[in-house]
Amino acid sequence: MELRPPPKQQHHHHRRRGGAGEEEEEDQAAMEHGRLSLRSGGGAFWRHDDENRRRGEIKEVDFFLSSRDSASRRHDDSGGGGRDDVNIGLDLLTTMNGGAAAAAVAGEEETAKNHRKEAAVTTAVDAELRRVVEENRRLRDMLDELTRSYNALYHQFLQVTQQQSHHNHRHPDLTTIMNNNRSSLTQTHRTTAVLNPTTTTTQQFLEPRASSTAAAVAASIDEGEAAGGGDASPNSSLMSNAGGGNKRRIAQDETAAPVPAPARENGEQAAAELPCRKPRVSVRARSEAPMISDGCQWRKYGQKMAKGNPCPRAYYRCTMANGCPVRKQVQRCAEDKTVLITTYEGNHNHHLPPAATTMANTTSAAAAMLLSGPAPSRDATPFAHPHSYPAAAMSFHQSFPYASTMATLSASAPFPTITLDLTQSPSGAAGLMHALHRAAAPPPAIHHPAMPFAVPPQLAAMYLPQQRPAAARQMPASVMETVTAALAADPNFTTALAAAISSVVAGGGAQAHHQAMSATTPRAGAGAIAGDGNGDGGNADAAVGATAAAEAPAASGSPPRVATQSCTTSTT
DNA sequence: CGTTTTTGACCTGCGC
DNA sequence: GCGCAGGTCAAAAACG
Ligand SMILES: [Zn+2]
Repeated sequence: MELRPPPKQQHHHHRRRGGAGEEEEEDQAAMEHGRLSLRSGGGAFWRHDDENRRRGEIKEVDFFLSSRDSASRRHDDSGGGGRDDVNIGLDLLTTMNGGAAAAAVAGEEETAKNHRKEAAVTTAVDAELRRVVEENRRLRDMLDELTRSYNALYHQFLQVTQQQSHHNHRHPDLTTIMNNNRSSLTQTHRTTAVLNPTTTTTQQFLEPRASSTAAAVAASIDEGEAAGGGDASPNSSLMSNAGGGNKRRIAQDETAAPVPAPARENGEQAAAELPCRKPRVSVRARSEAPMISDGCQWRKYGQKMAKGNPCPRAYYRCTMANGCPVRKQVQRCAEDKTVLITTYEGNHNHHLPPAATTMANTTSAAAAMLLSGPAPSRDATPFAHPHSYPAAAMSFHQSFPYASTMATLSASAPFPTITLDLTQSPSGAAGLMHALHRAAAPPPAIHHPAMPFAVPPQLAAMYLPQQRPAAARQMPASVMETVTAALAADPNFTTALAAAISSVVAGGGAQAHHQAMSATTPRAGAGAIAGDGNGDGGNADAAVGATAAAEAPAASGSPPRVATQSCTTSTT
């Protein structure tokens, strides 16, 4: 009974590791998973350039043309039949080398002069090029570095904020919280612990752990310490609580996820006692593609027909690392099939590309907001202003001041869920409406209420990685086009994000992506968010480790980026 | 041949 | 206890 969407396309899309496929695929892969090179806009280029440069000058050209006929290109390189500018350049260089002597010897002729001039020019150009490339590279590095620092700082900030909020609420809420499984204390400790080690991959920070018991708390702490040593902070995975058999799952986890034994045991117990729900972060984006490319590798492990939606929901799990607990669900919005809803759950236990990391951070912020929310209650609490948010929310806001975010706490969702809506129109009003809408909507889970069709120009463009690339691939009309396509295809939305952030920092205007955000928490009297430890670990993940990449804003620049606002991240 | 996808079976939680 | 719905597992099939 399940409908199944054209599988092949999907696959092509997101994975393709082996890679030796057809040209198209390769290209696509390259573009898409950025792991190869095109990582976010600019960076990618440069990087590419460098590489190219290393091999030979022509690469630039390659790069640009890469999407389409690599074959012909190769031909040129090797054959040397017709030469193009680049080749000429090479010749000149050659000339230069040998030419210098010749010129010296002959010491005459205009030709010689010309040669020299040319040589000189070439040299100059070459040098210039080199310099530029170098600079680009440096810039890129800086950007990376910046992004990292930013992430680290951001996390710290977030955590501090959270702690503060907890402190504030501690007396009054503690009991409640504890009861709810959300021990703020635990969280606090844990975060702290985790913080220290902060490495580049910070994603996991806020995983609230479900610990209703002291043991759980201890466990979490232990884990934090243990994790601290490592780089990637392997969190234990927490899988899901809900669905399928715990027993099975636990066993599996043990094998799959290398988790500190002690922590795990405790975690299991805790988990057993109370199944918690892990927070989730869902992203709504317009895309015809079956799945948005987010830079991670996913393996589909299930598909189901969701209840009030004609479209099937697909379940994926991260395969970038062996025991990575991150999962995601992909489903099309019932109201508007052009909208793809991707929901992430869990934290990656491995390093992510910078872009992904950034995204993870963003999501984390969202999750933090969600988690730190005041006793979630009732149905919908749209947060229109930062003031109404919990500390985390505040921080989120601060982080993305321009984002028109909003949070809604809803009782209907089974899991605490925060939604980043990239389909929203920039107008805050729309977002608000949306949020309210959402809140009102009774239905289950992650879903979306009726969505405003206001089209967000830029965003729309952003999230269509797959389709675009295909088109671009087939006919790369111009460099720009190709580039655009590449960008569009580039999954590393993160990079774009980073770029946006950095630009903001620098005072540049990034595009304005407005996103609407809404959060839903299970009312359950309390955010039950805490961790679940899934079978084993006990850690709850905050949802957010997930990475998703949307297309970068940069993308293409197609739309007029207005500047009104800057950065927002869309993230996935 | 190793991976990933497909898909029906299973499991768990929840409401009645 | 039953049926439903959301999730996951895992054997078989499809890919590359
Ligand atoms: Zn992962």
